[in-house]
Amino acid sequence: MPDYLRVAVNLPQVSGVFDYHSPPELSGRLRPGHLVLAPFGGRQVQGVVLEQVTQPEVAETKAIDLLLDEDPVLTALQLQLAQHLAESCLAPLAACIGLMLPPGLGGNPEVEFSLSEAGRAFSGSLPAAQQTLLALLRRRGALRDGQINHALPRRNWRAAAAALAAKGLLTRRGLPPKPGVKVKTLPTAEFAATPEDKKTLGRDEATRRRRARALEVLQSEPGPMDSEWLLAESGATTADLTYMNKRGWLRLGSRESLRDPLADAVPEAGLEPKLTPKQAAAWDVIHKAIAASASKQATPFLLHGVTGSGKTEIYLQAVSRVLAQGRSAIVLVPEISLTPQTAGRFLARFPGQVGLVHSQLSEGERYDTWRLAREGKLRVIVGARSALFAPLADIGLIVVDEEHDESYYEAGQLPHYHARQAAVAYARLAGAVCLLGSATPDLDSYTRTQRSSWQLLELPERVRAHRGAARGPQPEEGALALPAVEIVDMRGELRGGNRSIFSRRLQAALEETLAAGQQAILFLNRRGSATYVFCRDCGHVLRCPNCDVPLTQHFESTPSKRTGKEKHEALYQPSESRLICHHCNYSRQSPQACPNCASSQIRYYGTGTESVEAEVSKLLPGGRVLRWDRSTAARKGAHEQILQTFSQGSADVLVGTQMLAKGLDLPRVTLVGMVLADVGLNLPDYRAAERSFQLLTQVAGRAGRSPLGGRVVLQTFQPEHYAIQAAARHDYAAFYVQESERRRELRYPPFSQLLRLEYRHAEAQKAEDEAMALGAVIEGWLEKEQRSSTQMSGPAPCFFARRNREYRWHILLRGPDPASLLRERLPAGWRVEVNPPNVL
DNA sequence: AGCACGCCGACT
DNA sequence: GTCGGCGTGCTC
Repeated sequence: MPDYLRVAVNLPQVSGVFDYHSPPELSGRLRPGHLVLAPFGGRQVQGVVLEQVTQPEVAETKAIDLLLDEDPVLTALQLQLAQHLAESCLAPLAACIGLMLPPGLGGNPEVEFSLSEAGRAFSGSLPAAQQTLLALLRRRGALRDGQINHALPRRNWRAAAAALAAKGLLTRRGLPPKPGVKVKTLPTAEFAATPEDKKTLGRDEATRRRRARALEVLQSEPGPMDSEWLLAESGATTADLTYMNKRGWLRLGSRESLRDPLADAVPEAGLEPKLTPKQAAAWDVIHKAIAASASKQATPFLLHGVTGSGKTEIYLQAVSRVLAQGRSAIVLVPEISLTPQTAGRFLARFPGQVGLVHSQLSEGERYDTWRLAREGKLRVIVGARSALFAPLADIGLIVVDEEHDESYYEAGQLPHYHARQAAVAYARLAGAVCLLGSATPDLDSYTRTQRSSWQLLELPERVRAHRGAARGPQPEEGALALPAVEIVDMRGELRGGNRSIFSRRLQAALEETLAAGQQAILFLNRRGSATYVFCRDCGHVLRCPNCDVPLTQHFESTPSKRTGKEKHEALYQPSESRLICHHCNYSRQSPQACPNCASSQIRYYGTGTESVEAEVSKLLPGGRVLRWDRSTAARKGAHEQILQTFSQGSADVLVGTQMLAKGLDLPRVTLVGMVLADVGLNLPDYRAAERSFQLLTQVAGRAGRSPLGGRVVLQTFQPEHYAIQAAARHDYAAFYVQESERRRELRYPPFSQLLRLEYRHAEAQKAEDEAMALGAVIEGWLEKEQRSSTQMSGPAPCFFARRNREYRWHILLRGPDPASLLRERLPAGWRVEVNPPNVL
């Protein structure tokens, strides 16, 4: 009696699981987590064994072809996590398993095509495409699909291959994946002997000097060193090394490439910095939870600490404690903050035990990390989102730093999961302590500390970190104060006759800062500018009467001859445009006058953002201005270069966008100017206020990271807005109270579940038709199942209505459990997101 | 994802 | 009349 196995086929788009039986040679050997090759449809694919089943779901099962790796590629806990993700994200299980497979194992197996006997002998006539393929295979023999792609570029040869196969002229064979990605090695050199006679080192003086120098460098090393290093240090050439190797003065070798440059560094034993009293209080709770975690499941901790309050030190000590228990740890950080400094702190504290996972790793390096983690040789994984899926055994701690960061959400490919939520779920499955940290926690996380069992730990004070980093006299010792924030009401500037994008206050502050030899940052929020309509006299923003999101300006397009200038203010009066709601598709004409104060100064606002740099230069003729945005930072490595230039003091003013909010540590910055704080506030999104608050608070935190102190000037047309007020006072609690009240009223997360359905199509009409059709279907379901507490908004065009040449429409569902409405009947071709962090 | 089966326009 | 376009549907 064969054993039956349930297999998740490793094709991300295939939902569902399939039952196979094991072939005699594998009988009894297949376990959950094993990676296998199995027949599927007409071909062979990889799959992961989920479980053994006694009764297959279908009468006829096929046999598994091959076991690809004796060791399971997924731990039992990973399988559980994948299952959890699939259910909670409404995503195919295979896609969730795919997250955890290393590259090189995740790909499709290659297929080899060859002509059959009949194919080689065939002499009749065929369609052109089949003829071409037949001729190719005759000429070159059996070919892999990659080779055929290369020989017949941009040709639809697969259909022809299928036709030939159907006629019996061609045979196909799946090739097992390559036996693992090769482990990368680096050449090394080691000192062996001193030449008896210096003369034998080389013919001419220069060569002798080079070679002697290389030996000198090697001799001072205790063991082998990387050849690359040696060459750089000594000025020798590879030819020199080969020569000296032959003479027996040094030994060439190689070592496994490890990504940890500090693997052999001496640990800073006993040098764990002393904690401040506030840190110690938080640490007391955390280390007790870690100590007890073997027997008692801890609830997640939310470490709410202002920028610079020393959260990283607590993470480090927690990791250290968990390692001492013999368990392992995962530390998630936003991709952008995985800088050498952050990584370095972990690498230095736990040398040889840390694996880094980030987007710049090559496939081979990624595979190395995965392999070492599975073998238990790495005990700490530090990395972005996907680091959560490293195959560590016995996980005792999962840290999510900057847990509010939106890069934790995967919006691109399936599954659309949130790494923070996945981390919480994984920690629960693993019996691990989950530690989330942020200066501006996600409203959802904070709410859980208030209304459910999560524990809030506060670090309200900054740790002084930059003594001596700044020039000039330094204030007294003590905790660093957060910078003072001045709100400038731009309505008043306009009335006062100042039409510049800089208020008089900001102009003066810039001049003072530069005069004092200090640095300034100017922050501008580009996302969604020039789309909302507001009154320049009273600041009133037009909102949807149904959804309370800002209405967005759309011009009645008369596409003829106005190309390039369609959106230019001068060509259009407000009356020519309509305002629409991107949640429910409500639309109205643009008003001539402000409904609040009857002013006629109501229109959209578009700061020519590139002009900020020019404006600064005009204002401060001697100032050196550096721009940091997508266009100047497009090149690889440009981020670091720009930052380095700036932090070295080679520029006075840094002008930049969102990127500035991410954990930068620029001690000499004493002024932060926010050109227009309300832009992000008026995006048609339920989390617009929250995101703005986080952004403004984080950017303000860039100022005053040294004893020189700092000030923040925040320009806005809506100075009363609670998000702006709270950000200006660094007052998270006040923001939380107001924002959660609003979310509750409007029934947005965390007070309901939000489900978003998005449809894309190259033709505008098709996209709209499909959206309308599904809208009607869902309406029917809601009515039939009497889901009166589930509410549908839309269909409506998305805020970014056209992306990648495709038109986008969406439908929003809010309710206690909208996912259950869709679970067994996901609409084909639609992208489904459960509680996405934005609905733009 | 592939690859089938299945119905409508331009060609030997 | 066929070849072949890509619209749904299945793969244990």
